[in-house]
Amino acid sequence: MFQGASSLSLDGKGRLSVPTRHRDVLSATAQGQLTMTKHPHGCLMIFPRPEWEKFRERIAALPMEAQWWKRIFLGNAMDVELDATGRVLVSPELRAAAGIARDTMLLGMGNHFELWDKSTYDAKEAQAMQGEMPDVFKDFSF
Amino acid sequence: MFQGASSLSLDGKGRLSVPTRHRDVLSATAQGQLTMTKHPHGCLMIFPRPEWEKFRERIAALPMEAQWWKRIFLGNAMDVELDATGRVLVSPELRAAAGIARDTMLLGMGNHFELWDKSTYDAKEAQAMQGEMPDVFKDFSF
DNA sequence: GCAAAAAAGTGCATTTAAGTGGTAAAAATT
DNA sequence: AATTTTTACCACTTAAATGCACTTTTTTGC
Repeated sequence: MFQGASSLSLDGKGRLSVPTRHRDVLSATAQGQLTMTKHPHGCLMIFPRPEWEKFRERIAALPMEAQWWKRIFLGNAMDVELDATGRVLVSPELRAAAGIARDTMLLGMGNHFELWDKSTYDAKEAQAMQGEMPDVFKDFSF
Repeated sequence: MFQGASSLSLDGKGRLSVPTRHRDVLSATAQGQLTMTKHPHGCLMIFPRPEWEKFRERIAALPMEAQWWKRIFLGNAMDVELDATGRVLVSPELRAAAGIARDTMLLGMGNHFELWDKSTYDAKEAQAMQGEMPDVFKDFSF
């Protein structure tokens, strides 16, 4: 179960150093093998390989009218592997897609991660916070 | 049941020393394990682990259109543990999110805490006091 | 189609920043 | 005044960012 935000910066070659607190579980469950792809909200999704496989199955099973979603998710997926020092390369295409230059935010989202350009994330989050909270939170005593 | 405000200051490395009156109940109910996350109002929420689990369940169950709330609450959640002297590290990301530098206000809010940057809290509280009381209070007699 | 050049990718070493544990001083409480 | 609690500080460890050298792949021009 991944959770938590990490402010990380890519190196000159576009590599992301995965936070150590996530490395153990990634090597245990996926032998350090990940798959990254594009997310329509403007970020990248990063899966441990087994989780990606499950996700891919579901996407592949979608009907014809979801063809564009298949292109987005499957057509942009890249397999990557943690190197000896725990880094993964984010391809130029994916970096461009998410507007990532150097400063990023990595969010643990349960069974996968989201990788955001830092300023993009801040802007979109601020915007989202303006909106109404879903009812489920209303009856949770804050 | 947590209540009461504590004016606390983080140390140079961003650690919060939890007031002793809360430590007993935290070690009893959560073995000193806490989870902190972002709150849209501009503070941090701090849960004893079991309370966080309950909260997380509800968030995880939300539909696709609440994705941003998952990002805010889940994507920013950090597990922490009281150290031998009752301190917890507040991650740089969360400190930045709540504008916390050194002086903070910790509020007991029943089943969780809120951690505020002191000046932010003072400002927002003052502002709230200026405004009208919410309708729910109108037929409330002290 | 081949060679040269450029770009992208990889691995390693170094520097810098962050996290951890402990202790001493200061403040508040009893 | 003694004790407890909080804050500040220091030494040490670990993690992340940076820089550099080298390899591989892709692109380009001839």
